[in-house]
Amino acid sequence: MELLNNFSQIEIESPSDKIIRQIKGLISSGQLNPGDKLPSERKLCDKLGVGRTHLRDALKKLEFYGILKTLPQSGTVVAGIGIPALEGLISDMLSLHNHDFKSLVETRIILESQAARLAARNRTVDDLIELDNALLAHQKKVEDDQSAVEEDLLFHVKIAEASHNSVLKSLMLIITPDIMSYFNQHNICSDGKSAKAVEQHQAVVKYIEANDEDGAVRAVTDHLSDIIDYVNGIT
Amino acid sequence: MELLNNFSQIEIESPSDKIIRQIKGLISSGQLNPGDKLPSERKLCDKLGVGRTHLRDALKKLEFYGILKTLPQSGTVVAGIGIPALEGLISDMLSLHNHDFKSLVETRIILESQAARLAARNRTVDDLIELDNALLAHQKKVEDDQSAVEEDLLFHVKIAEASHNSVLKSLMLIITPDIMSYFNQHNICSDGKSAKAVEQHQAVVKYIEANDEDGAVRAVTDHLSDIIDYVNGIT
DNA sequence: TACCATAAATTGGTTGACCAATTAATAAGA
DNA sequence: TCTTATTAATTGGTCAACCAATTTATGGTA
Repeated sequence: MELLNNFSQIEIESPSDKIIRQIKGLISSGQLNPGDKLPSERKLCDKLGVGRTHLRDALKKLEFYGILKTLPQSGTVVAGIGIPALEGLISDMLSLHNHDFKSLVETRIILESQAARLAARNRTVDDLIELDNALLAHQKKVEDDQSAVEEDLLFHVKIAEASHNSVLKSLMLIITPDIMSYFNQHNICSDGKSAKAVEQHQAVVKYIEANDEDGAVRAVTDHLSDIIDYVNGIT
Repeated sequence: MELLNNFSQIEIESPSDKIIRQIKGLISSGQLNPGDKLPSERKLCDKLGVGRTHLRDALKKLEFYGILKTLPQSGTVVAGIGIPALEGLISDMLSLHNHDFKSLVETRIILESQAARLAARNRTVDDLIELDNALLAHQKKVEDDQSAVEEDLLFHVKIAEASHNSVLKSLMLIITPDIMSYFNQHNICSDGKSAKAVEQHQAVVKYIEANDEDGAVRAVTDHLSDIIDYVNGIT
């Protein structure tokens, strides 16, 4: 079955991504500048040789990333962030969700440990109750020998909520699916570690409750050290 | 002109966001479960009482966030991340790009300081050259008394690149437009600080060059301390 | 000439019909 | 009865026409 490893994921570039790449070209060649109003959608389709639906998809993506701003019944303008940064942002958004696992885990640890720090600083009594509930739910599943990845994940989300930093929570949620899909693809289920995980979770909560910022960071780092080791192993 | 301050931004929920909210309702009420195949797009539009275009927009967004997976000519399935996490993710993605400024800045500092740490650890000689170039470009603009926000930003991007962590760079780029739009809206241009900024940038590069991780973190934190103070002031 | 009301053209937004691929159902053959 | 072609229905993907709001052009009036 080792033959399967000789095949790699086929790169399929969606039509809208192709268009984004072309628009990037228009910017590089100076035909499009920050602050400019784009040509009308119809003229652009014509010029790029694609359907309006696809062009619209591309524009929507670019707007989501803050690169464009669409004014209803009026036109679409390029945000004033300057060409070099603009190009960087575009090439970057094309490769989002296609990150290497090491970067993903490294970043996850950064986000989670700092979330724990903020949680230790800002947590309310309500947050502690929520954390305890998540902890108990996780513990119960583990004791019943059921799959607890869901409850595990939810505990980490609760920490992010206790940090009272909405951006940090959002970013964590953004990278979570990527990490999980990698886990599923490579069957890194980390069985048998569940009981240990529960203990480590308890430690994290303890430090957050005591407002011990450095302790919380340390506890989270310890908890995730297994994954760190794994990542460093594959490099 | 103070009258203007009595008006707040009108909340406009896009059609696709409304649909996402409805789909969230379907999940909450148990009509949709992880692993399920969704009803066909046509039946869904009919049930939700919306056009297919809007429904498709919503599905595309949900797919971007890893909540759904669309199989061409076959169907759309709900990712197996479990209902509670799913709900959290959905409500969170609806409020993306609508974050409070304090969380944004707090997170930016976390990302940039840790990026600097990794840069100090992983930087190559090429990275140092790139950093120097960005530094000189910034310096030149400042000496000519021209607007240098673009070059300033670009310098920070170069640090992210020197960290050799693609995820960290992506996340930084994601929140950057939000921060900049807030800066523009509230006219926080921080004039006159440019010369100081150049010096601080030089310090950061020095620590990165010397592989001094803690020093790099400290230098970045110092550099951004002005914004920290501002944020703590408005709380 | 300057101004304003009106009409034509252009804009992004939306809709419904159409396409090819897939799946399910059906009918023919062993 | 089971297997296998063949057909019909359903799927997501795509396209072209249409809509209302906006902008621009036009022509008439002071």
